[in-house]
Amino acid sequence: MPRVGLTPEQVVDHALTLIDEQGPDALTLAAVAARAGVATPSLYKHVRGGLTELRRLIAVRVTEELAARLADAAVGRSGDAAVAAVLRAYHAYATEHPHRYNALPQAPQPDDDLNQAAARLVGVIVAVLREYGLDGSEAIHAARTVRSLAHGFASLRIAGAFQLAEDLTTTHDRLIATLTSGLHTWPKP
Amino acid sequence: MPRVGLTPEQVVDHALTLIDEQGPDALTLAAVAARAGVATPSLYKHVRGGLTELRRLIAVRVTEELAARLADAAVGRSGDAAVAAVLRAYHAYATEHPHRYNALPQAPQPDDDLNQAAARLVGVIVAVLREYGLDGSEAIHAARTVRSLAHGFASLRIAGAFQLAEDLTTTHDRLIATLTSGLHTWPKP
DNA sequence: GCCATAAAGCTAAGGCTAATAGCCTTAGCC
DNA sequence: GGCTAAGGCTATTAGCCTTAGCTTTATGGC
Repeated sequence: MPRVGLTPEQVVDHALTLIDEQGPDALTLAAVAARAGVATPSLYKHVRGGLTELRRLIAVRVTEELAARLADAAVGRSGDAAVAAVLRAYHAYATEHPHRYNALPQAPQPDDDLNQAAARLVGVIVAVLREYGLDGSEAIHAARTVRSLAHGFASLRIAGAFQLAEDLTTTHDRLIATLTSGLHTWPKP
Repeated sequence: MPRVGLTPEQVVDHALTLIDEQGPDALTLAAVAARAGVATPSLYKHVRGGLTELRRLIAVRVTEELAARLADAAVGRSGDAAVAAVLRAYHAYATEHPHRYNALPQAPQPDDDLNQAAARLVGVIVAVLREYGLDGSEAIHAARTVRSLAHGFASLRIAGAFQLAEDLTTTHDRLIATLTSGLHTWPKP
């Protein structure tokens, strides 16, 4: 039995390509093991908690990827342009990797790792909101609003919930305009 | 073997209470069958497509329930108050039945039944938007925006994505204000 | 250079699931 | 009274996760 030299990161890599190709429901330890060239139980040597732990690791990885994309999009921009760029980057990621994005809610309850990755993502949004004069608690409320809009649109779009003929790019443009407009008139308490 | 007299609707009923109590992952034909007092394969007599079909029926039912709640909330109100009421009703439903709401994305690709239920839901939103001078394609874009915001917030909240201490009711208030403000300044093309 | 030990692989087995096939009984209609 | 169809059942297959326990490999200390 030649040693494959597997790492948890590589297991997640295999899992992600599997998800990209066949969707989150195709994520089975058997399939991941086959891809890694290893028997199914051997995976437990690297991913102790089995399938649940693997899903957790996937969620962390995807959240990190997404946060990085948002950060890239925000750099060098400000104000409405920055918000627009972040939202477009969010949507671009979800569109490029729909299955991967859909795998996100399959994670177990959030833990420290996931919260940390999510914090990075929120950090990007909060930074962009600073130019609207939003900070402290109000920035958190605003960031939650931004996240809700971004996630909701991506999620519904991937699920095929937008069935009518209207152009989705136009919807996204309007949605961004609505958001920036709302941010400008943010109800300062 | 006394005949139980099961109907597809009753099967969905059992499935929904099961989901409410133990979450969408606990939805197995075995568990539903036990609850219905019947052997697992017997369910196929009522729900031909097995688990996939059952999930489809659940999605339709939940979407119908949600649409009805939104319609109830909208009646007798207009303008910003109507939008606010619809969003609050949406969130209230998701909060009351988090597992049920979470079961929604488990549905297979949308079909006619589900589209029809979704159309009712969208119809309520479009009706409310009419008072903002929005109709035709622009109303569709706006309705998609409203849906994205409502779904995104509910979905992230249920998933436990909002970890910080800030009050979620305040977030929801701000979110609604942002939306109505954005709808007033909707970019007429 | 050798040996002990821990890591990383394996097989086997248990228990769960969906789904299909085929049989039996009941209910209702002609 | 008898036929048909619907609604039950058991048995079976195939696939999955997970644990237990064994074997091999690689590595670090002497």
